[in-house]
Amino acid sequence: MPSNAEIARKLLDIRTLMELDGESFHRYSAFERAAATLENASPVEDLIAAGELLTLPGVGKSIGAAIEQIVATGTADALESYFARYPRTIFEVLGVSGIGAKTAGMLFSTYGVGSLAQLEAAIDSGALEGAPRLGPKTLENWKRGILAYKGRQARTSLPRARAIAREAIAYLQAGPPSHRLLYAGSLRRQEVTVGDVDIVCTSDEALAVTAHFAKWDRAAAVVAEGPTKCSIWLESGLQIDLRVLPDRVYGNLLQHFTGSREHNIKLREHAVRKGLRVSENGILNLETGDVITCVDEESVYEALGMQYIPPELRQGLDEVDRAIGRSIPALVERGDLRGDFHMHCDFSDGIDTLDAMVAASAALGYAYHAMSDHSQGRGSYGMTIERLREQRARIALIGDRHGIRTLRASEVDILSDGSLDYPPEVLAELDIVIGSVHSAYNQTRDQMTARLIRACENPFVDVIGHPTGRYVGGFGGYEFDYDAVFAAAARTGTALEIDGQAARLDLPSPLARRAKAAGATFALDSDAHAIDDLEDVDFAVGQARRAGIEARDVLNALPLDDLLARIARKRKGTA
DNA sequence: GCCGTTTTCGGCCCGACTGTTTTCAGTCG
Repeated sequence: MPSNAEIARKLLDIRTLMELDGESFHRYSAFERAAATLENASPVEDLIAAGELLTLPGVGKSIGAAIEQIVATGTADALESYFARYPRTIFEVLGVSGIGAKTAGMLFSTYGVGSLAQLEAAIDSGALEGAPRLGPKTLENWKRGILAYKGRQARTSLPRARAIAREAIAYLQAGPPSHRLLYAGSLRRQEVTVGDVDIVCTSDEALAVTAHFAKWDRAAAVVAEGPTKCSIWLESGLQIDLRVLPDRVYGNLLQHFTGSREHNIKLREHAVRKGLRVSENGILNLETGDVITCVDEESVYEALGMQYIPPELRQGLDEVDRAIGRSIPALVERGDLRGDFHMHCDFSDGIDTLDAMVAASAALGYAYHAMSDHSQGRGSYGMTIERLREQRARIALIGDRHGIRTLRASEVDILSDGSLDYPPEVLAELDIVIGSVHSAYNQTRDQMTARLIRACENPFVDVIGHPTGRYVGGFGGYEFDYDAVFAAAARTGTALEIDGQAARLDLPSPLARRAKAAGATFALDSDAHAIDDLEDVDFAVGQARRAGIEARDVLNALPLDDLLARIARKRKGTA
């Protein structure tokens, strides 16, 4: 079963080939919009089963049929008919920065260039010299683009992108005077991975700022440099776009460059209906010619007659309509969290000591945290029952020395039949239990569904850890009936974890959104294996916000007494 | 191709930068 991302990829391929083939802008753009929608939507498989596919914005009869074809056969008629006329390697040519559909179409029809190798050969042989609109600078840029394409890396993880953005901002702060500096784009929206880094800046000396940025020694190449913007490539191939405008339009600028593209299109379509034109330069009243400039983002949304939309929700789904109807939820914030349930120390596979993890958790201002090392089935690093009891004694010794309550816990394996890796009498010694799947990923969908439901029904299981098992950019997760398990979690009062490890980010936000609709609750955890990882809970909060989750949906936003009472209720079967 | 609080037809977000041009098409975000 292809994932949403794989289906979206194919829709984008169709879109690209349509443009190459001379289709009209609005026809191929429809595929682009549908692809973007899929990225943040529930799994297509579930949507089809529920008859909800055509409720997705931008998915009508034609694209809906193409999606169903891709799900059933792995491809679509439209795609195959294009591949009969264009080589699949033409996407390599289109991947070169500076070459778009018009140029790639011309290169193929006029020069027979349909692959990266053919493009290189054509440039080197001089075959392209003298072609209309192809000067020496363009060919030089293409050569550079080919090198970049070959060395290009996959999308960048959130923590890495954030670190690079902070580094760039620090460099800019040391340069010509600026007022505001903030990263925007997919990083600010907390997308799971980041394609490029966008930084917005306000300054009265924009030209000096962009020039300063172009001279950064980490810039391997300057892709574009003008009076208000500058784009560079790092050695890794990561692109950083900087935009500089006056302070009075900071709100407009930040809104524009936070995107997403689809969100901005929906926002601007709404504005056009009200006679307004929205851009990074302000909001133009088309009738009077007046321009409204906004010093903050809140004013932008207010000027358009809608509620403020937090960056994480700007996905181009239904958020603009909800903001007009004033039904944007108050999203959970990091400050709402009173504890972290999921962390490891050197009693299992963590790096730091128990004492160090307790102190570091206390330093983050939590009222409580759970020390949840692995259960015995994790082989060499899992805790035997004796070791678990030793840890429990150690926790008692530490006591409340650091001003934080350490809950006795474990991340207990959910075995292949849905039972747990410790017997009930051992589980009863713990304050809180996370049940996680760490084995037998290749069970059938029905087996895995039954396994997870049985775990939810276990009175000792309070949280299902990293519920899908997916790895960002890698393993897609074991297969199970999401809706059935979410319903079981809601019915039994078992929280679903949103794991903040950058490699996991699990539940994925589209699924978390679906789980919330089913009435489930959530645990936002770091899954830290070292002191420094405790801050990864930020990413769990980000994913939760992308799913529209509020503080009242979150187990570790409860005061300690309420939390313990709730755990006790589930154990007594009165949840 | 999609969509609807003027519409089932006729629209569809907005602007910066580049290279090659004598005014703009193509690319990008």
